[in-house]
Formats: sequence, C-alpha cells, structure tokens
Amino acid sequence: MVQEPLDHVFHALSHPARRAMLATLTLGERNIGELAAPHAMSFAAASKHVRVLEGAGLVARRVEGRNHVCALQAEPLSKAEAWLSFFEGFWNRKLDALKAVLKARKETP
Amino acid sequence: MVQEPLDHVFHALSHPARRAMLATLTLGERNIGELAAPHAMSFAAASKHVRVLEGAGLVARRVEGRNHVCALQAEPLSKAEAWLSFFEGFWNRKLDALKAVLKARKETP
DNA sequence: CTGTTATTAAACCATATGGTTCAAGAACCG
DNA sequence: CGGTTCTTGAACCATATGGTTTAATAACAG
Repeated sequence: MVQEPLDHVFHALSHPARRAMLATLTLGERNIGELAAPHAMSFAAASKHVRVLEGAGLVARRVEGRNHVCALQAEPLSKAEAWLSFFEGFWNRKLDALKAVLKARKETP
Repeated sequence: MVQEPLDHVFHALSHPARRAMLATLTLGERNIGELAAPHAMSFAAASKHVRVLEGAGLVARRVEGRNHVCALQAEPLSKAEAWLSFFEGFWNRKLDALKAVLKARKETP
C-alpha cells in the first residue's frame, strides 16, 4: 500500500534496472527502447520499469511520433537525499566513537 | 528478486512505518514493542518490518532476556546517500537553467 | 498500401509483500 | 508453581511485483 511520495521514490530506486535507467538518463534523453537495451529482459518488462519511474516523478515522458522520449526529473531524488541527510550524524557518530576509543587506547597504554 | 545491498536498503526505506522506526532509533535503542507501538498494525506485522530493516543492515538486534533491543546501524544509509549524491547536479542544473532563462529575459526585454 | 519499428495492452504466472490471527516459547513477577 | 509479558512462528489471505508471451496500435519508410 505504497502512498507517500517518498514511498514511491524509494521503491523506484530499489530495483537495479531502474537505478541503471536513471543513470543512463543523466547522459541525456532516451527512448524506451534505448533504456531497455542494456537489460536482460523483454521490452515490455522494461516499459513497466519506466512506468514505475514515471509514477515516482523521476522520469518525464514526451511522445514524439512513435518514440516515447524520456527525460530525467531529478527533483524527487533531492527529497530522498534530504530525508537521508537527517541520519548523517549517525554514521559519522560511529566513526567518532571509534576515533575516541583509539585515542583513549593511545593515551593509556 | 531483490539482491544487491542498495536494493535492500532502498526497499527498506520505501515503507513509511520502517522509515519512522529508523527515525525513532535515532533517539536511542528500542525494543520491538516500543518500535511497534506508534503504528496502527499488529505486533507481528511490526516485527516483520524490523526484520526487513535488519535484512538491509539498518538495524542490529541484541537479545536481552525477553526483550529484543534494536539499535540503528546507519552506515548503509551512507551508501544510499552516496548513490543519490551522484544526481545532485541534475536537480541543481534545472534551477540553473531556470535562472538562465530569467536572466536572459531580463537582459532582452 | 505494405511492411517495419516503437510502444502499449492484455492475459497469465510465480513469488514477494504486508497484513491478519492464533499458537508457542522464553523470561520475568510474585 | 502460575500468570503475565515480549517476541517469534505458522498458517492464511489479498494484493503487488516482476517477469513472460502474444496481440493491438500507431507512425514512419518505401
């Protein structure tokens, strides 16, 4: 029962093919076929992945004749990064604790 | 067919209850019951969510008598943030493009 | 018009996900 | 010991997910 925007974004990012597609789109616009090509799956499956990315607001589609041209929409990723950044202190804290232990060990040999 | 570490992490983050649990754990260690309490779901369901977080390496569990004490393990989040940071240029770029348009409009009225 | 290309739609399948309920297992309380 | 508390396990259910294959649709090429 995925509902909030962040739910969609994180879910979209949870599949390697979709992350790869986003990475490809940083190089410029691509149509569905071009996005599908590198992946060992049917065209139709890739098309569904693109739809998931669209649903998360990460891809914008523009129909140009028979081609569906996709463009990266990175803004929602900034929301995800903002959420993660709240935890930055907590992976640094662990390093700080380690440093403290090492420092204490050096000072009391 | 989730497999890579990032797959697990992003999938774990895609459910609001799990994100809330991580947020709670920034306040200190909590047992399963405490993590479950704020959520409108059965104890067993919450327990499963904790297991997902564990599977993603985001939570460490320590059994203390009948309590299972959970602690935040934030490191995998840093991997996720690192992946996202690659895209920072792309949401900034959009803002830059907007600024450029506004600038051009002002200069050629 | 005909054929090829790009894409979606539909039907189907196996498995995962998120939830429930009820039973079972330890550990503490008195 | 007996009862309560914290937690998992198991069975079950509905729906979602990720994949397939086979049409169907639409646009371009000749």
